[in-house]
Amino acid sequence: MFTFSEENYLKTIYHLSEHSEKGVSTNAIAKKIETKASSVTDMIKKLAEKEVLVYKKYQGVTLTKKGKKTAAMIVRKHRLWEVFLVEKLNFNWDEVHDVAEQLEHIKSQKLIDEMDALLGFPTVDPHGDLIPDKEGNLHPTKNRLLSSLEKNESGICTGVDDSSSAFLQFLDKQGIALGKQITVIEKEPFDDSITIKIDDREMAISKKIATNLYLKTDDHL
Amino acid sequence: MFTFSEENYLKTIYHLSEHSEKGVSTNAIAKKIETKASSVTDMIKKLAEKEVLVYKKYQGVTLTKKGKKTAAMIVRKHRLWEVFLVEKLNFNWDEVHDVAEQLEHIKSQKLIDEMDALLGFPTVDPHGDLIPDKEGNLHPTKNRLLSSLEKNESGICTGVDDSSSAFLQFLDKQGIALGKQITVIEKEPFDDSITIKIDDREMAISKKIATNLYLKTDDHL
DNA sequence: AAATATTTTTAGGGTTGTCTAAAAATTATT
DNA sequence: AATAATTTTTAGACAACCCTAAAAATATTT
Ligand SMILES: [Mn+2]
Ligand SMILES: [Mn+2]
Ligand SMILES: [Mn+2]
Ligand SMILES: [Mn+2]
Repeated sequence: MFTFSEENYLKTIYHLSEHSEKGVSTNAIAKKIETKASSVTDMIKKLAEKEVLVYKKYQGVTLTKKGKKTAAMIVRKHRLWEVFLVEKLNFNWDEVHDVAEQLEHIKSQKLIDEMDALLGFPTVDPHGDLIPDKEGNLHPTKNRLLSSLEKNESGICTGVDDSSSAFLQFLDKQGIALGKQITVIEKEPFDDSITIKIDDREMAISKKIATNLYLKTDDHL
Repeated sequence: MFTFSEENYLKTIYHLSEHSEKGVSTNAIAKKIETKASSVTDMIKKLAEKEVLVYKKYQGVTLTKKGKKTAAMIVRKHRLWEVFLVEKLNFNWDEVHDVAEQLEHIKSQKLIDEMDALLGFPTVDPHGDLIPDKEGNLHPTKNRLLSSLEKNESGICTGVDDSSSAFLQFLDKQGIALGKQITVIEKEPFDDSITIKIDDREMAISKKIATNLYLKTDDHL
């Protein structure tokens, strides 16, 4: 079990590790956490003791596997709470962060699992940041046109290019909505039409539609 | 702003004050909070300093108006979170307390207001305890049979006496469900039937139904 | 009213997490 | 390579909150 302060350090180091390969410097941590370098040194010694990071004097720190997972779970909680606040409690995306900073420290596995389910297992938060899965892994997604998917690939409908109401109404009539899973069953080179499966129904989609519909796909890196 | 620890002391003293008129003793607080009497003395000195309670050496403590309201808001949050966990996240009523102990310390007025609205402004928690209102006041309610209400009184449907599935199905068909507000429009002495308003519809209710349906009413003591 | 038992406070100390100031190590500049 | 600048660590201290042991006040018995 970690204290709020320990969790904040872990999360910060996790974020700082994302965009650089080397160890994270004491000063970088101090800046992000708005504390003094000497306080950081104290804390990273304690965290090294707890084996969530590796620390060599003057060389910065690197998270261990355990540390990475612990940090990812805090980020997961933070982002799930942000989704909750926006989706269920009418918060704007720009007013959720401070509350999520508090909520991310609540300890209850059931709470976070149920929240995940209530929200429909979201993969991105209101700022577009990826939500780590239960194992702490990120699943990078790209928004791709339906027309760019190969046979047997699938994805979740995320948006449209042409947002004319005629097009949106057409999608609605076909039962194609944001969040629905679509699998490519067949691609027809003759007219570039595509057969898809949605809600266990199969249907043919014209080239025009397929080049206007965005899906997010799990690329698993 | 109060620390978690200060909030826990305030909440404990608030609860201990409910069932006795005199000042709350150091030992009583220590017992509830599972700490030592000497620690309690330290803390109540600090809280007296902050003017949330009155402390006279060896005489126990009494909450000030400010202290009472602060404590009531913590209890309000605790109980609203308990309702949320049961109603929205499939918790059982006996597994919500520990998580609520954590969640009650989250600071965000909007969070608690929106939560209140999402839950339909509940007045009791899953254990049947009253939820203080936004001003920190309690509104004692009694469960009363619909047949006992006077003309123009209203209440929220809380349960049934006869729980046979025939009766429940009848209620369902009439659109009478737990949580719905019912107002008595007219009482007919001739056959003891009652005209009620529910969801802006008026309907006649027979004596048999009216003596099997419990409502909770605001008695405002 | 004394003596005894209980409650409460004080005195002194420990841990966590923070700070400032000074020393040590590393990095950049000349 | 020597010097200067920067980063990092150490040393010592402080506030919040908790503890144990002893002293003081209050309550209960005799
Ligand atoms: Mn955020
Ligand atoms: Mn975010
Ligand atoms: Mn509770
Ligand atoms: Mn409760």
